[in-house]
Amino acid sequence: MRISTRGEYGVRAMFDLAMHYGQGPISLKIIAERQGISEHYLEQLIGSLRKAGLVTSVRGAQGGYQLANAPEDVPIGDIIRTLEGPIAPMDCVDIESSSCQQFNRCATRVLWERLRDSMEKVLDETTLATLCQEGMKLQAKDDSFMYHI
Amino acid sequence: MRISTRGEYGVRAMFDLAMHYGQGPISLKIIAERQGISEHYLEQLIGSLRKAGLVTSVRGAQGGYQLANAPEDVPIGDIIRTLEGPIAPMDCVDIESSSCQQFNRCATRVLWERLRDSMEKVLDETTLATLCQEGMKLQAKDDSFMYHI
DNA sequence: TTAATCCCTATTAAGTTACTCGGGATTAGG
DNA sequence: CCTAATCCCGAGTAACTTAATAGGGATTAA
Repeated sequence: MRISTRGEYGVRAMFDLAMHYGQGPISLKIIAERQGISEHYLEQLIGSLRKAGLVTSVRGAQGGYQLANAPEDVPIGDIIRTLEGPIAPMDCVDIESSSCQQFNRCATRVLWERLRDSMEKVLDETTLATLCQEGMKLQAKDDSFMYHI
Repeated sequence: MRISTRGEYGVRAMFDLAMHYGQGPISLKIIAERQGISEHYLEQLIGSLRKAGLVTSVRGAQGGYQLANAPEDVPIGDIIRTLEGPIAPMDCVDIESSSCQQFNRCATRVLWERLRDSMEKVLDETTLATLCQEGMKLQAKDDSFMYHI
C-alpha cells in the first residue's frame, strides 16, 4: 500500500513549481537539484504531467516548466492519478475500468469502496496551496529549509 | 496504490472463517475452494495470520482453522497489517520504522500523514462482523451467493 | 552559432509478486 | 497400529514492476 517514487517525486516537483508560481519557467535541472531527484527520471514524470495539462513548458534556452493553474486549483489527487493511475486499493473498485462483474455478490466490495473514497477525499481536498502554506511555515522557522525531504 | 493479493485473499479467507464462526475448524482446502484461491498460496498467508494470533489451527485429520476472536473484534486493519505490512502510503510516515529524519523540514509530510490516518480509520472501523452483515444481505437476495468475488 | 533546454524512445538491473514444489509432523477414525 | 487427511515449513521461479540510465533529436535565447 505504498505510493511509488513516481507519485512522490511528482508531488514534490509540483510543490516546487507551486512555491515559485508566477516567477516564469523553472528548468528541470533546477527542480531536480532542489528536490534531489534524477533529472532524467523526473523528465519522464513531468512529461506525463505536461500531457495531462498540469504544467506547461517553454522550450529552448531559458526555458522550463510552470504550473498550468494556480496552486489552490490543483488537487494532489490530480497529480497522483496522472502518475500512479486511478486511486483504488483494488482493481474491482477502479472507477475507470470497473472490471468486477460480480459486484452484486461480493461482500468485501463495500470495504474497498469506503477505502477508495476516503483516500480520494484526502487527496482531492488537499491542494498545492495547502502544501505551500505548510512550506511557508517551515521556511519561517528554518533558514536551511530546502523544499524537500 | 493497490493492495496485493496477499491482503485481498487474506481478507476473503478471514471473511469465510467469520461466516462460519463457531462451527469448528474449517480446512484450508474448503476455504481455498470456496474462495477460488490457490491452496498452497493461501497456506502461506494463513500461516502468517496464525503467527499473528488472528486464527488458531487444529492439526491432523478433521483439522483446520478458526478465528481466534469473534468477528466483531477483528478489524480489517489487523489483517492488512499482518499480510501487507504497516499501513502507510510512504515509508516516511510508517509508524513502525519512522525512518524520515527530516520530518521537521518536509512540507509534504502532512499530506501523507492525513492519507495514512484516513486509511487506518476505515480499515480499523470496519470489522469482519461488518462484512458478515453485508454477506447476510447478499445471501438473503441471492441463492447462488458464494462468499467471494 | 552555440549552449541551454525541452522532448522522445529504448534498454536494463534489481526487486517484488504470486505463485509452485516437495516433503515433514500430527491426529481422527477404522 | 495404519492410513488418510490435514497442518507446517522452506526453497525455487517465471512474470511483472520499478526506478532508473542512455542516447539522441528539436527548439530557442543570447
